[in-house]
Amino acid sequence: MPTHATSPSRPRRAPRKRPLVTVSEDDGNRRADLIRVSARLFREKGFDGTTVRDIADAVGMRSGSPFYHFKSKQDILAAVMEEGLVAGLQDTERIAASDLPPREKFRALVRSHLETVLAEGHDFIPVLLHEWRALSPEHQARIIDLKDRYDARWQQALAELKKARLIRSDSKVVRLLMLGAVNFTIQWYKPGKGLSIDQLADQAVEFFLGEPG
Amino acid sequence: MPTHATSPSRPRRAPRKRPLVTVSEDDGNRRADLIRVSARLFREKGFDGTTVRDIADAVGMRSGSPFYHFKSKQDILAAVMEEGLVAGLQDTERIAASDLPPREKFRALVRSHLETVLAEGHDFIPVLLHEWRALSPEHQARIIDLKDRYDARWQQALAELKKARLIRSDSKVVRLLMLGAVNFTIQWYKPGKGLSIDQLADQAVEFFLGEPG
DNA sequence: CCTACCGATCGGTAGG
DNA sequence: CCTACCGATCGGTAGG
Repeated sequence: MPTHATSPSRPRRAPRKRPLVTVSEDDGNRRADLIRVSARLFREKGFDGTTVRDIADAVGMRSGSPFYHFKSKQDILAAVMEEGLVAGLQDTERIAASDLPPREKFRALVRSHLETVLAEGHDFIPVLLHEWRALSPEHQARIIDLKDRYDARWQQALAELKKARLIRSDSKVVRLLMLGAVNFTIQWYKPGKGLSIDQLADQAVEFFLGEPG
Repeated sequence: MPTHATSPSRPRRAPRKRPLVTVSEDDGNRRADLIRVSARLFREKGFDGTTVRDIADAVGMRSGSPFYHFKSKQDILAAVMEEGLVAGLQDTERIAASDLPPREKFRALVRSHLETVLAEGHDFIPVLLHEWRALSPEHQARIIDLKDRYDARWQQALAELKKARLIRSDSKVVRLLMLGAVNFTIQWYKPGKGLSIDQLADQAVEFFLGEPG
């Protein structure tokens, strides 16, 4: 049963959709808009499962227009990942530079990373984790630099924990297991159900380091 | 500069490729072959990044023929995931039923799960972890049953560890963090480089439970 | 940034 | 399981 009466006229264009994002008319933030909505779509449907038309629709452009801002779909993916890493690295370095005691500093790191990965609208790093494989090798190289700096900060934090005798080993494997446990939360954590992000951070730290004192 | 001289004849078919898998001529294992090579391809290129033609090529069929064995690409994905879960569940239940002491039983569980996820040719569970999102809701429901039984076994193992005072808490969050750390190894573990799977299992158990004794 | 379009490719099918 | 094919869709582009 057709929902609309169809007339035999020539193919009619679908009515122009209203943009789903509100932006001041004449600013240059269209690129940032594209990155943000692409992150959300890539996270929800995957890189290959998202079409350039999906992205264009979501920001209220025509299907060819994203290519005015990016020269390929791959470039959008790289921009999404870079955005997430730059922001995450900034947070991480701020915490690393603070003078919190070791356990508190570590807790702050875990909480910050959990927020980077779980908070509403924070789709950049989840896309990095999920769609790394879809990124071309040339783009990967650029992103790996940033990832290495991120990892180095964590390794540094573990060294401080070891010095304070809060962990037995600051081996690379321990770091990978910890970050794995934290990163994998994106597979099961449901915002607003059960633990808050803060509570989850506390439980994770307790699991990693044992009870305080 | 063209590599081949092109003649103005009608489009010529590419020479028939030799199958990449060897199977006895007339057995009914074509379905199993499809599942195995699909698992590998889905893992390498993702579900959306793998075409039915990729799959057909890899088993030496024509592009339409996989649909003689499966009614859709989605059905192949579901079969891959189910295969992995059934095998993993079998291993897990065998270990759970053994009379190993708690710490040894847990170590066996971790090692078994790491092998399920890291060993050569074990692509089924990695596909489950990576492509869950790509599976249709109807298929998901069937797979969730198996997943729940898997999780229940782990929760049971944690309860035994708690009873033996080897962990402080057998909360659901602890299970999720542990399994997350183990599952995330598929993102960084390189077979033949660094630790063996057995060594990794030992290190993980030591990290989760602390030093023995 | 839109219009109009293209070549390539995709999942799937009918008929044998 | 192959042959032959289809309608739909995709990333991307030329020209404005």
